[in-house]
Amino acid sequence: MPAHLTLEDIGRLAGVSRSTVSRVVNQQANVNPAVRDRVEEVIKRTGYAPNRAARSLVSGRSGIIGLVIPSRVHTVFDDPYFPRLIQGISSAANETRTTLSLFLFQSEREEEELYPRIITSGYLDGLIVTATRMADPLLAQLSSGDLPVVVVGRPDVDGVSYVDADNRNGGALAADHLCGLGYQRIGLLGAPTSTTAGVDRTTGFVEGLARNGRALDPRLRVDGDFTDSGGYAAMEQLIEQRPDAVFVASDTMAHGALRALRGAGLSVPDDLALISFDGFPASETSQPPLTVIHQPATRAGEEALHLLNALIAGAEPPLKKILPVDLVVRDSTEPRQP
Amino acid sequence: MPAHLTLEDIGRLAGVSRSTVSRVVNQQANVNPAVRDRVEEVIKRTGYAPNRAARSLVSGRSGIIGLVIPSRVHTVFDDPYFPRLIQGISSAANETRTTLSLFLFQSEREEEELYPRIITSGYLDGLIVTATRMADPLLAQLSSGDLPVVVVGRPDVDGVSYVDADNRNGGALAADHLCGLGYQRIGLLGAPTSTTAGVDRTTGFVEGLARNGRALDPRLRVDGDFTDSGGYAAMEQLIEQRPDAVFVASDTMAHGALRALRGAGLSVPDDLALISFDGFPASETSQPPLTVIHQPATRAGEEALHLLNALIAGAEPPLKKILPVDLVVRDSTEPRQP
DNA sequence: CTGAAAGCGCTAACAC
DNA sequence: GTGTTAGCGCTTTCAG
Repeated sequence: MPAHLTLEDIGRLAGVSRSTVSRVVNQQANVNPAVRDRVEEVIKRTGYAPNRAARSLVSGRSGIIGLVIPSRVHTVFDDPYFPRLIQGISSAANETRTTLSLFLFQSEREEEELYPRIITSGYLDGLIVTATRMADPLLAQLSSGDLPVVVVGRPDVDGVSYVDADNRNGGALAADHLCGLGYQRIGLLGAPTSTTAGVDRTTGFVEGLARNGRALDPRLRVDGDFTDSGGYAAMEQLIEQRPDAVFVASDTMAHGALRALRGAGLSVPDDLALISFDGFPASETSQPPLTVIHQPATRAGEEALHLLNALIAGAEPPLKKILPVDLVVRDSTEPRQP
Repeated sequence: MPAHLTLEDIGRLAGVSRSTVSRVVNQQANVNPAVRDRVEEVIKRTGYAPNRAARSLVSGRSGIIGLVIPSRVHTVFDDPYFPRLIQGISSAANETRTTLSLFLFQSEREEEELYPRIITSGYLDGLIVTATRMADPLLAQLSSGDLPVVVVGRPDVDGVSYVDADNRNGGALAADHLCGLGYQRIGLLGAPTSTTAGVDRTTGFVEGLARNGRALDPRLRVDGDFTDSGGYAAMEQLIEQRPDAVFVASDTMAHGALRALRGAGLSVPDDLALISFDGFPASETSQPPLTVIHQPATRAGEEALHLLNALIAGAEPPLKKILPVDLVVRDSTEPRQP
């Protein structure tokens, strides 16, 4: 058995030319059924598979898309968000026979060195970029090229395609929930305002308070950095101000916050109510189970790939998709005794 | 600016032939320094990057390796192990200018359909396969081909290259620790024996008990399935037998076990001591912080890529690497009062 | 319906 | 040192 069968080989074995074999491999119409069967038999028997490099050279398409996760999300995998996102992208990729390449940058240096070659080497049909920050330099580099791109999370510039959860509405829903339950000293453990997600969740939360006739007391707001320990530290600060309810802008920070509360001997929701954002499985088994604004991270991944495929097929950017979030009430909030 | 610059274009711009350009791009020696400079200037100015498909067609190498995570680890990302492994592989790949493609199978169907084309389509230089089970059919399919492969975790067949943590020694260390502290009714919340990791950790643990003059009481052993809820369920069973210390074969299961203990009103380590396997960050912030056998998951990923690169470069399989584990004592175990 | 032929961008002899 | 040439395996006109 040769290292690599070619169209020519199959053709010889089936007594036809390479063109005909190519036609049956690519499921084209104009082939005599009898010939087709014969060729297919040979293909099956020999286990022939077309050489992707050759195909890609002539077609200009690789069937590969890239997923870029920048260095600043180094702790990337300590937040369940990214794994879920990847799972969504991967699942949609499998369905559309697309191969997913992962570019996980672990430092600024890697990012600066690798990113340019990724976008120019021309073996990617498109790119999904996550976790862009405000004024992201990566995005800037991209816009100059002609590589189809979709960003996960709202970018702060126009003209680029993206999919995002409805962070703003999520923040508002959290405010509604807390206000509706009768909490009075409502605080915010925010996500970093260097991210659009952070900005949007906070904006929505403030708007939600406003439509309930409330305002956010600046002393009751501390921002975290999306990490568990950041949530811990922020909550330690917050409790000095004695809030009776807090909206924590991510599950991971909420788990840190919970530890801080436990450490301070405060009980949830009796001493302090908590509502979180994300709603990943761990929020259900925490102590107590958390009331959350749930966002569909896996679905965001799927949608991102679908948008990208559309772009690759020729759709005009920007394509946009905002995914709904919803309130899931569990034990960390409860009607406030008057 | 054309969609895609070619060697020919650069040659024309620099007043040389495409071969010369190729030589400077590939850093070959026989080029007049002056010419080299001129060509390099043009390349920089135009932002030329070689077409990978063309390169790969002629060289037979793609510079892409695949990482396969089978369907049965569907919950893959609820265990911090895989993210860390991926991070290690990715980091080593970035260093060696290798591109990492991710194949996350979410169902048996996807696996059966995609796997054959992955290994035959010839656009991968090599493959890293994780989480193989006993008698893994994926492995069987692989051994027939000539694609370099390294498995993460000890496979149950000979002749295949792999990297693994020293699970057996880890189990033994756990036993030593518990025995040394004076615990009497020592139990095991094991990993599934359908995995070599499960088998090895259990074997090592039993051997460790033996060298301390102990045996594992079968009633004090319940196996979990590597999940949080599995750990919860298994611990619920175990506590009926009143062990005074338990070796839990993974962090994730340990967290489930901890919830079960809390639910039963038992305190750790007073009522029951716990030692876990993995030692990921969450084991440090749990209540109480867990004594663990730590395994270097990120490093396993790096080593896997290095072995694979060696194989691709022509090394003779099987290549093997066993990574050391070590005991980290925290609060979930303590000297037993006699 | 099928074959012959050209060419995708690159590398690697082989000449000069 | 540098240019010319012949493919790598495939798709795609273009004839027949």
